[in-house]
Amino acid sequence: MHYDFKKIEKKWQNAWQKHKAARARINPAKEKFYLLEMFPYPSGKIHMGHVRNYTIGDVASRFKTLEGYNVLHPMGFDAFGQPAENAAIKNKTKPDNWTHKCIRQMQDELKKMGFSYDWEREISTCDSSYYKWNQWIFLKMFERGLAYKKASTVNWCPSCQTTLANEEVIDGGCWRCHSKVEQKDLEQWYLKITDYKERLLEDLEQLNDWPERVLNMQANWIGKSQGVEIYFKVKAAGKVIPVFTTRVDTIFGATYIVLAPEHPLVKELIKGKSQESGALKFIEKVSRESKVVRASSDVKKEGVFTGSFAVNPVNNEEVPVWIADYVLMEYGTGAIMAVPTHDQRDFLFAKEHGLPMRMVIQNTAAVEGNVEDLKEAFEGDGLQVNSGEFDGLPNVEAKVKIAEWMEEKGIGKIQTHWRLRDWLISRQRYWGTPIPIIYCPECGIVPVPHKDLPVELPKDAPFTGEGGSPLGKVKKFVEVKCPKCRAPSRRETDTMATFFDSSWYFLRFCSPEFKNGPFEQKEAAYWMRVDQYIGGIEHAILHLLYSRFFTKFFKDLGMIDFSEPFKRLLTQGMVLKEGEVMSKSRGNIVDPDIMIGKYGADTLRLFILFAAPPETELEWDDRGLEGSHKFLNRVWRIQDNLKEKADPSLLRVLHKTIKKVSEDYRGFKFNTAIASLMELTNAIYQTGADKETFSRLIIMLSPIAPHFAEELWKVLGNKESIFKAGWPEADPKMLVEDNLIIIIQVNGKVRSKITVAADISEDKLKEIVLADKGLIPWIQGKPIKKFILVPQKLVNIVV
RNA sequence: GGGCAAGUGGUGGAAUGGCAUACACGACAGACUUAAAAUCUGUUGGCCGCAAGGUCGUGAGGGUCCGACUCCCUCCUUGCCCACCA
Repeated sequence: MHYDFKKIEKKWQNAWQKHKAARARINPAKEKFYLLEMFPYPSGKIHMGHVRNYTIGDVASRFKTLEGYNVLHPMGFDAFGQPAENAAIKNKTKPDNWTHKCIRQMQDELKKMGFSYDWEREISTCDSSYYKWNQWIFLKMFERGLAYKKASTVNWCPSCQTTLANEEVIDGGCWRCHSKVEQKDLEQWYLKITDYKERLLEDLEQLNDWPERVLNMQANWIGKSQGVEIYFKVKAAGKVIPVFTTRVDTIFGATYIVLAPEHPLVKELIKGKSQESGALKFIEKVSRESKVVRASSDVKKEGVFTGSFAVNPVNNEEVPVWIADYVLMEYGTGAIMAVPTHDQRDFLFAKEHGLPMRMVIQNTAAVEGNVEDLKEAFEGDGLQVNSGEFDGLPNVEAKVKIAEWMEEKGIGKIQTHWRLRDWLISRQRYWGTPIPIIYCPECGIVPVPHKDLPVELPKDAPFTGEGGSPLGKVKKFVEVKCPKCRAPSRRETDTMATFFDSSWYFLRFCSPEFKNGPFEQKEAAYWMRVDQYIGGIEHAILHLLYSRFFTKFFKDLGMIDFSEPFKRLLTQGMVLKEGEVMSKSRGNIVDPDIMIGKYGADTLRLFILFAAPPETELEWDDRGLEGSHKFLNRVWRIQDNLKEKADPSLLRVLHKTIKKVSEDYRGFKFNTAIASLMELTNAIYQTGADKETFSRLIIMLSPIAPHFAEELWKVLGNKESIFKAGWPEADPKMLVEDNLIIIIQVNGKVRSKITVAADISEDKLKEIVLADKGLIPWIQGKPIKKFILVPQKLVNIVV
C-alpha cells in the first residue's frame, strides 16, 4: 500500500495555515530560538538550492519547536534589483508588477514544500513600508558622516549610459551589449565601512560557531597588514614620496622606486625631462584600460623611467623613479620601493628594464652573492647582508629592529594598512531604494527631512533600460523645492545597491509592522541575535560583512546592545548534477515542482537531507529520490502490524536511536540521523513494533517529513498536532549494555572478539583474554611486551 | 602567486586515534506471482582458498603511536575564494 502524498500534503498545509502553526510571539516563559535562512530574490521559481537551504532550516525549526523552544522562523523577499528591470523590459511590463507576480508564485512553491514560516511577518524590500527605513538608516549615517559623496573612477558603458559593477564587465566589455567598457570619474555615494574595520576584524574572534572558512575570507577581505611607511626624498624637486612595505628588512636592497601612473607627483617628476612625452603616452595608455583588464592581464609588466631620482633614506643612495602599471593607486601609498632580489614582480621588472639589484638576505638555499646568477627572487627567510649595522641578523628580527631604528631617525613610520575600501552604494538604476537627498543651488547637499520619508519610487517612470537612470526622466520626481530654503532644487536620481536592503532585514522580522522606526527595540531585544543563520557560501563576504557593519552601527545608535547579528552560521553546499552546478545555461536543472508532483514534498525533503551532509556539495540522483520514497512507504506500512508489547531488544534499539538522532539534529547531521531512523525501521521489520515505539519513530521523523508524520499521528488516534507532542527522551537505563563485545588485537591487528559482562574487572578480563583459544597461533611462545586495555572496547597485546 | 576545503567500494556517503566501508542507491540471487511490477529475505571491496581462514586495502610517499581514514611532514589531483595588495 502506498500513502497518498498529494492528498495528505495539501490537507496538512491547509491545516497549518488555518491554525497559524508557525505564529511566533514574545513569550518570556519560554526560551526563544531565532532561526533564519537567507531570504530569496523572487525570481518566481524556487530551485534546488532554495529547497536545500530552506529544508535544512525547516527541519531545525521544527526540531527546536518539538524541543520546547519559542521559535521565530520568518520568510520574506529580497525584491529590489536588476533582474526585475531586465525582465520588465523583456516582457513589456513594470518591475513592480513583475516582482509582485513572482513573489506570489514563489510563495506558493514554498508553501508546497511544507515550510513552517510565520507568514504574518512576511516582508518585501520593494515595499515602501520597508525601504522607508533604508532611507531612514541612510540619513542617520549621513548625519554621522558615515554616508558621503565623492568622485571616483568607475566602469562605464558608453552605449547603455550606465555604470557597471566589476562583476558586470566580461572580458573588458559590457555584459549586455558587449561595448568596450570605459573608465569614468563620477560622483557617487559611499558608506564609510572603513570606520568599523578594526571592530569588524576583532569581533570575528567572538564568532566561534561560524565556519573557519568564512572567518578567513572575511579577515582576508578586511586585509590588515602591518609594515612601515618609508619616506624617499626626490632630488631637486624637494618633494617626498612615501612608500609602504611589509618587508622593511629588505630596505637596503631597494634599488629603485615605482609609482602608479595615477600618482599625483608623476606630472611634476617628468616635467621638462627628456622622458616626458614617452611617459605621458604611457600614462594615457594605461588610463584607457579598465581596472578589470589591467588586473587580469598576465602580460609582462610595463613601465617607463620618469627621469627623476630619489634618495633611499637608509643608505643615502640615489635610486631611479619609475612608473609602472603593476603599481596600484588604490593600495598603500600608490608607490612602492622595489627590491628585485626579494620580490618576484620587482625581479621580472628589473630584468626587463636592466635595473640594478642587490642581495640583502641570504641562506644556504639561495645563491651566494652573485645576483647575476639569480633565476628568481628569493622570498624566504635568512640572514641580513649588505645591510649596514644589521648584517648577520636573522631577517625576522631585523624587520623589527630596522623599523624601530627608522622611526627613531624620522625616516620611516610603523603603520597598518587595510585592504577594505568604503562601500559604493550608488546605482544608476530604477528598481531600488531612492537615495533621500536633494541638491539645492543655495544650500548644496540637503538630506530629505525624516517627516518626508519615504521618498517613493514613481510608478510611471519611462522604462527602456537605456540612456541612464529612468528616475532622471520623471519631472515630478526630480524637480523639488529645497527643504531648507524652498529654492527650486533637484532630487538625487541614483538608487541604493540592493545589499543595503539585506543588511538589516533580520531586525525588521522582529517587528515587521512597526511604524516608528526600522524595528521595535523591545521585540529586537527578545528575539535577536539570530541563533542560527543558514545560507550559501557565496554570501560569505559581502552580505555577512555588511550585516555585521549595520549591526554595529545600530549598537552605536543605542538601539540594540549586541554587536554581532548571527550567533551560528551554516553555509550549505551546492546542488550538482553530473558533477556540475545546476544552471540554465548548462541545461541540467531539475525542477523541484516536478519532483514534488512525482514523489511529494516529504520525499524531496528526506532525499536532499539524506544524500549528503548540509555543508558539502550534493550530487542529485533521481534513483536516490525513489529510495527515499520507498523508505517512507516502508514506515507507512508499519501501522498495519502493531503488536501489544515490544520486544526488549527493539526497545534498546529505540532508545539508542533517540539518543543518536537527538545529537545529530542538534549538530545538523541529518544524513546520519536518517540512517539511524532507517536502522530502527529495519529492526521493527525484524521483531514487529508496539504503538509506543512506532509513535516515537514518527515524532523523530516529523521535522523531516512533516505532512507524513502528522497524518500517521492522527491515524494513531492523536487529536493534537504532532509538533505539540514533545521530543522523546532516551532512557539512560536502556542505554546500558549488560554484555560488551571486546575486540582483541595482537600487534594492532584484530585477531579475536569476546563477549564479557559490562562490569568485569580489568584483571579478570586480562585472564579471559589470555585464555582465548583464537589467539594461540599469534601469541604462543612469544613474550608479551605490553598489554593495552581500552575500557569497554578493546585490548591490544604487543608481542 | 596567496588562502581554504576535499580526495574512502560500481555510486551517494559512514567512521575524527581503537572492528574501515554504517545507512542508502545499483547489481546479483531467493520467496510471492501464470507473468511483471510492488513487497519481503539474503549476498555484494580486491586477491588466494572447496572451506576454515589468510592477505592487501581509505590519492602517493615518509613520520609519530601498542594502534592512523583520522595527528605531523613532503608531494599529487580536484574544487572554492582572493589576487600585479607592495
